[in-house]
Parts: sequence; structure tokens; C-alpha cells
Amino acid sequence: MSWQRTHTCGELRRSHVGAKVTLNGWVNARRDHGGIYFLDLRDRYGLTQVVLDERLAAGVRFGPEYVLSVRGVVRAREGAQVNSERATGEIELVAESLEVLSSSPVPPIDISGATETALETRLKYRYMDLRRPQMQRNLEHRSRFINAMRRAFERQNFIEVETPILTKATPEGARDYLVPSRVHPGEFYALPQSPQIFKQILMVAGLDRYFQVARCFRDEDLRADRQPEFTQLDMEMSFVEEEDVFAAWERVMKETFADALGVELTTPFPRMRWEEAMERFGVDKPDLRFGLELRSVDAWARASEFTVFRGAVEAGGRVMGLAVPAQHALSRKDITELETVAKGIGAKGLAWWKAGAAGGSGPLAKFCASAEAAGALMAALGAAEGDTCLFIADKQSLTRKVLGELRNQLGRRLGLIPKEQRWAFTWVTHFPLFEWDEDAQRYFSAHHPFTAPEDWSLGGAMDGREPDLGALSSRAYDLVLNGWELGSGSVRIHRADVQQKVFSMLGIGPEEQQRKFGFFVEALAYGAPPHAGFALGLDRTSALTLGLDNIRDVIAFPKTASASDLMCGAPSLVDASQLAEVHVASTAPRP
RNA sequence: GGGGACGUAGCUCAAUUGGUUAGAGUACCGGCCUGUCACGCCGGUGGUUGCGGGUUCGAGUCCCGUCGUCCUCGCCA
Repeated sequence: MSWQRTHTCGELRRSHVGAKVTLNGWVNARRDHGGIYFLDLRDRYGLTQVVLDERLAAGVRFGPEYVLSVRGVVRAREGAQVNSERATGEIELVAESLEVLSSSPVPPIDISGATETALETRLKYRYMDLRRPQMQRNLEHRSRFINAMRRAFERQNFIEVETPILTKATPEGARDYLVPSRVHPGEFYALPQSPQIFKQILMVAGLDRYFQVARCFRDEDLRADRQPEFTQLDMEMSFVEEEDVFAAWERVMKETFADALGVELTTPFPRMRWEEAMERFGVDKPDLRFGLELRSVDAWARASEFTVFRGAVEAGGRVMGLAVPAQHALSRKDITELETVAKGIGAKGLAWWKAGAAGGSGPLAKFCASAEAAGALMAALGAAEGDTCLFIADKQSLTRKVLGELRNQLGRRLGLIPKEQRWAFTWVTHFPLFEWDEDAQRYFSAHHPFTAPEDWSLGGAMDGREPDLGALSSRAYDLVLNGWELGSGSVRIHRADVQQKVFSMLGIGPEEQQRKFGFFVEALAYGAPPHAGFALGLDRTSALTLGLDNIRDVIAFPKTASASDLMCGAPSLVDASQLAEVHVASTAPRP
């Protein structure tokens, strides 16, 4: 008689009563009552209670996580026997025969119970961790989401094209993962940080609309929202500008959320220039689910007697603040904690003021003694009587950064984020083209070197003038959701001469350009259409739509903070012969 | 590379100021129990306190080093 299942463990209902069925699954729990024996059998689809009589239970040995095949008859449960907590709670399977298909030692992970196992153990025994219903739900959700997104792109006539995993190292950007070549001694492939160049070349090739579920690799340190390999929904389109890309994605997101989550998104998403995001929220990925916006106090500071404030403004910096409504009554202890946070980011201090028309209280009170000064400060902050106002005075970038972080922390700590407003998307546009790097003493691309400048003349550089590179604006954009950067993209440079000029501005000389990007610039020269694209982080999006704050829980086999795979033990030493074959000698001390 | 937290039974945790034979819950094993569903009751097995060194009459506890995990800053075109 076959052990193969006729139904799953989540399938049987009252309508199946009387049927002879076979279930396969893992032993989730056992309840031995002497004369009668209960067994919960689990698979991906659910739990079903199996009833064994005394004789049958005594005849076979099994424990948690054994794999069983149970054959028997479906019986209705009546009255108090019904388990209304379970989908299969109105029936049970009365076993007639039972076969052990596979055994298990005592499991290191409690799959059926309530205790949360240490992450280290979960990662080492990932195959058991993934048996947990929560993890299976996460992976199912991710699969549904990605498939819905694929269908949405196909409806818009995009085609999915695979690009190489073994490709060429790039000088800009993150650290590359390198793969030595056996055939070409001393030469290396790199794993792609993104399919950027290939997808642009697909546009030159006339593919017009491309997308790909693309694995990307960046050899940088990990975070809760960052793994060394991650997955993007990557896309590119020809003959378009920003709004065309936004519209394509808004349609995809609307359809995907409806399809996979049953959520109706409101489109179009708001657009916000980078400068506005930085000024109002202090960050380039603002969480728009709550207010508490930053306000400029520059004018007030310039006129004030407070030398710290006035000095900051006169030195070309900024004085900014935010007003915490009186109802949230920050204590001195709260403010001290916030000051510690501020100093940790680099602020010299945190000034505060309890707003009041009569001067208020706190360190700033003596500079607000006049009703005029107090009123002006309250007006600048949009503050009401009794609000706790927090101030940072420093150079602009630090002032924004510190207050942006304080705003985010206050949003969480004070419970300012309304539960019902779950999906606060926004496009952030017009990022700077270049950012100055103090250590390297040169400019780097804020996005990547293929990003189109807002001004095709590059501030006159195309005509031989020398613009202020830090002031150039780009056509890069990010999609932000609830304070997370979900993805980014840009209108691309489709002109070979502009691309070469940008490389030069980044300090990449003609010889290096030719060696590293020659093929790409040459491709642009052969009839490149104007094009633009975007890539969405699927790990982050999956996590966020599940309400998770760590992307590990939507990745089947994630790596630890030190980029190890605890299950298979990667990375690992390899045989000397293997190294020799690829012409590599290790300089690491061998244990 | 820096900062912080953590590491004790299969799992989750406790252990006073450095002091008896390192405990509890759960899991596991044995016994009892015919309606449980995280069954219950009784009993039992189970420990290199991550690893190495040091201080001490005595170390899970203090010190040094090291390994690992998490969070985070730098980093992440």
C-alpha cells in the first residue's frame, strides 16, 4: 500500500468525514492519554489531529519532527471536541496504519512551541527553522509578491532578461566580490553590484522595456536591512523621463499590492525634491507617517544674543529645531537621552526650550525674555505654549542629520506613527550629482556615474567652463516607504561625450575610462536612446510589507553580520590544489 | 576597523558581595491516565558555564586574550 498522501494536513473538513485518506507530515505534538493517543501532524498547509488507539500507538516509536505517513478514516469531532482555533478543528483522522518515513534526534529548535530560539541556532539548523509556520508564511508572501510584480511588468510589455553573474570589476561604488579566472591567469571576474551597465546596453540594443529579478553582490559590512547578496526588481525603459518611470512603477506597485496583499494603494505617490526632504525631515528617506518637521531658526538666531546660535549662522551654518507638542511632555531625563544621541552623531550639544510667550523655561529662556523674542521663536518653530523645542546649531549637513535622527527616534518613542496609515510612499527626486569625500579629497557620484545631470551642459563643463561640482543636481530618484529606502534609479546619460565628461569629473582619466568603461562608452556612441530606470529592493520590500524589521526573515538562507553561512560553513578554506588551479596564493595565515 | 549587548542542560532562562553538590521551565526517557489539542500527574536522564590563560583558599561571577551571535558608526556607485 502506498504511503503517498491523498490530502495535505490543512485540507480536511467536515465534508471529508468518512473518507479513507493518507496524510504525510511532521510530528508537531503528541498527547498520550493511555487508552487513547493524539498526534498533531504538520505540513506547510496546516495541522491535523490524528487519533491512535492504544495498540497502534504502542506498536511504533516516534518523536517530534519524525516524518510519518498515516492512513485512516476522517471522523467528525462534536461538541467540546471541536477545536475552533484550527482550520481542521472539526475533524480528526482515526489512524488505521502508520509508517515512519524518517526519524529525527531531539530538535534544536522548538517548532511547535512558543519559545523563540536564538538566531545562531536558527541559522545553523535553517532547514528546521524554515519548518516554522511563520517562516513558511514569510517565504510564501515573498513568492506571491514577486510573482505579482512579474505579472504587472509583463502587462506593461516589459521583458525579463538575465544578465551575467560573472562580470567585470568596476572602480566606483561598493567593494566587489572577485572570482579568479582559471583560463586567464591573474585575471578576475567580479560579481555584479547591480546589472546597471548590462541593462543600459539592453536599451542601446533596442529592448525598450527590460526587467529582471536580479541578484546583486556588494562586499560591505552588513546591517539589519543589508545582506552581502540581495535581490532587486531591476528595470529600465527607453524614450522616457522621470514621470514615465514613476507612472510605470506606481502602476506596478498598485497592482502588486492589490494582487499579493489585497491592499489598495493611492497613486500617484507624492514627489519631493531631495533638498525639501533634507530641509523638512533632515534625511533623504523621510518617514511621512508623522509630522514633527524640522524648522529653520536661522533668522531668529541671527538676531539673538545667544552666541552659540548666532555664531553658527554667521559661520555659514544653520540653526534648526523641532517642536514636540506639550501633550508628550518630555522630561529632563528624556532630553538628556536625546542629547546623548545627538552628541553620538557629532553634535556639540542639544539646546532646548519649553515654549512660552512669557519667556518659557530651559536654557533658552533667558534669550526669550521679551514677548517679541519668544513670539518670534514660537512662530519660527510653529510651536504652541508648553511645547518642548529642541535645537541644533552647526554646519547645515550635521544640523539636518542630527535633527533628522532625533525626529525619527521621537516618532517611535512618542508613538506618533498612526497604526492605520501603513503605506506612506514618496518619490525623492533631484539628488545631488556629486558628493565631496573628505578622506579621498575628491568627488564621488551620489548615485552612480551613469546618472544624467539635471543640466546636460554639466554647469557649462561641456563648453569648457569649470562648474562647482558640489552644486550640480542630478536626475536620480529614490522610492521611500515609511522611512525605508526601497529602491533608487535615475534618468541615464545616453550621450557618450557627457558620459566621458562625468568620468573625468570623477577623476577617471581617459586611459582608465578606456580600460574599464571603453566598451560601454562605445556602446553609447552607437545610437543610444534616451533611457531611465529603477531598481526595487525585494528583500526590504518583502520584510516591510510583512511588518518585519530584519530582512533575514524573508531570505531562506541569509548570512550573519560577519557574512558567514552558519549552516554550510561558508566561506571556508579550499585545497591548495584548487587555489593553484586558479592561480591564486593566499596571504592569510593558515591555522 | 570602532562602539555597545550577549554566550550557563537539546531549547528558553536563573544563580545574592567571588563561597555547599550550578537550578527552574520546557523537551527527552520511564510510569499512570479514553477526549486532549502547549493535555495532566509522578519519577528520571541530561552541564568542558563558548574557548584559552590569569588572580584567588575558592571563579558561571573578577582580569586579560580569543572565537561566535546581534545591534550600531564608518562603509554600502
